[in-house]
Amino acid sequence: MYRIGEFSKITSLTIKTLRYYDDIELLKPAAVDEQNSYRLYDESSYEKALIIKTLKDFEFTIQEMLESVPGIQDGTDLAAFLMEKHEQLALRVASAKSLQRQIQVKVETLKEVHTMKTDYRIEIKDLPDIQIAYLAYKGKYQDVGNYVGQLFKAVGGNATGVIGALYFDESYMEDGATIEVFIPVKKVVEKGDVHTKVLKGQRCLSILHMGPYDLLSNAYKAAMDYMTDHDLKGTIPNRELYLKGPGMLLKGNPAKYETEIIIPLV
Amino acid sequence: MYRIGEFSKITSLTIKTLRYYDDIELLKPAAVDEQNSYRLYDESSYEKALIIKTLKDFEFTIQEMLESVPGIQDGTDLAAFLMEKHEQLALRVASAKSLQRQIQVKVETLKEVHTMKTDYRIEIKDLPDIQIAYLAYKGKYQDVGNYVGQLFKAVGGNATGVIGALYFDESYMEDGATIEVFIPVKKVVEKGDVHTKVLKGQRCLSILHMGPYDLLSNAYKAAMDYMTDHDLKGTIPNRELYLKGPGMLLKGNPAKYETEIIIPLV
DNA sequence: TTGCTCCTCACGTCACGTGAGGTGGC
DNA sequence: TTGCTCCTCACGTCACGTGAGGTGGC
Repeated sequence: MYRIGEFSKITSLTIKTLRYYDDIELLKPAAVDEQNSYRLYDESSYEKALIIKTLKDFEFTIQEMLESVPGIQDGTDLAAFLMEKHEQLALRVASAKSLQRQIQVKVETLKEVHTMKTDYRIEIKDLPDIQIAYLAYKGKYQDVGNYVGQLFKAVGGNATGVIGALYFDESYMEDGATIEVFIPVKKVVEKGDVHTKVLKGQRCLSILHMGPYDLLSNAYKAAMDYMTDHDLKGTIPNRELYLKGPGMLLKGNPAKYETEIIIPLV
Repeated sequence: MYRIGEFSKITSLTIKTLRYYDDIELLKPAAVDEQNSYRLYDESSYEKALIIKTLKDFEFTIQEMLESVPGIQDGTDLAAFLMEKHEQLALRVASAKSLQRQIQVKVETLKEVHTMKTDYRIEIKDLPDIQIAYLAYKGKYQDVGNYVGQLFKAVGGNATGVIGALYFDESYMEDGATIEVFIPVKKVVEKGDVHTKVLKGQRCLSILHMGPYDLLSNAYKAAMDYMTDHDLKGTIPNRELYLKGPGMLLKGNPAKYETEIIIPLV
């Protein structure tokens, strides 16, 4: 039997870490001295600790270890979990590279930003009822693109306008926003998560944004300033219509994107 | 002036985030209503918030923002900080890929593990005094390799043995361990952080480990078991001698590495 | 007895999110 | 007045590290 200090040295896990793993029941000592509460570890603790140390070195989270460790009986089990982490790491690589690419794009647009007009055309329109096929989800604003393909597939040749999205939240949310991606259709479409309904016509404020999506907030600000100046009050859900946007395969030039924002007025 | 809810919408920062940024003085509102303590933001808050939102999207930490935001006056300033993050992301990519490679190596050795003997030769030796050139650092055990080149350069042709390391901590530490990388020398070397001293001879336990470094803990366990069985007590600093290890350019086959662990006895 | 090794709290970290409970102005 | 928008605590998160204060056995 090893006391915690000895066990720490042979497993390369700190004493604090071992006590923590005891707490969360990831690695219990084989016994606890009744006199002085010393933790006592044995050979089987050692085998388990080596596995845990390996997983920890490869940045498994505690939750992942709690889930995987009990199922690891031999080297092939361990290897299987390691290969899963290997795949996760591929995602990590991809997302870091994606951020790098976005930075490059942003840096390019920063160079051109002097030529960018933040001059918006704002109109008040009475919109008619329109029939739309829509797909609801909860998530991030930027995820709209992920649902577009699904929606297109469901409506087939029935589309009569461009893709848009409805935003239902009173306030801005990082995540978990309630969103419906939609497209106007000439007849009812019901397929999987895609349903059809009528968007009621209403008096609305409309503003046209030309340029990349990360500058959309400028348009929202212009709309809000306009409403304050003209004593108007907006409500939800507001719409975005993607008049010109990225294609299915290629992104094109974000500087040429056109987006119409429509805010219903009370 | 915008109230926090409006400002949240036009900046795409949640209300909670804005309150937090106020707290930590990253983004103070332009004014606070004396009656009801409402935060009020203005145009200049908006400019600053857009910058902060951009940095946040690219995963700048709060500390990085606190440091960079006050210095960002125009697009070129922002672009410069973004390019710095771009480089950081390259490191992130590299470290994820490195982990992937290590996993592959580990999975390979797991396949061969059945043929691996954990049969150790243990000896008690009376070691003589030796003169060593050494380089002290505080950090991780695995960082030894980073200092080897520096040490080699300093000693030139005066080396009379293999590289080793001295470990001074009573207990295992993840980080901040006190370590000296050393090599025996025939004459005094004093160059930069490299100094010379005499390692006092002493009665020691010696154990030879053959195989990759991540299995070294097996050897430590064998040593500790042996000491327990023979009523011996080890002390610090213990030594590792890298009899056969990776080269400067290529790692070679870790299965063939040979490491001697030397633990002084009290 | 002193020193050693261990013990159990309690708090801090990072960047907010999630409530709870409450207040001013239309 | 009710509902709206805002306010300030206080707690939780992740995986431990950093003390503080204290105990049994050589």
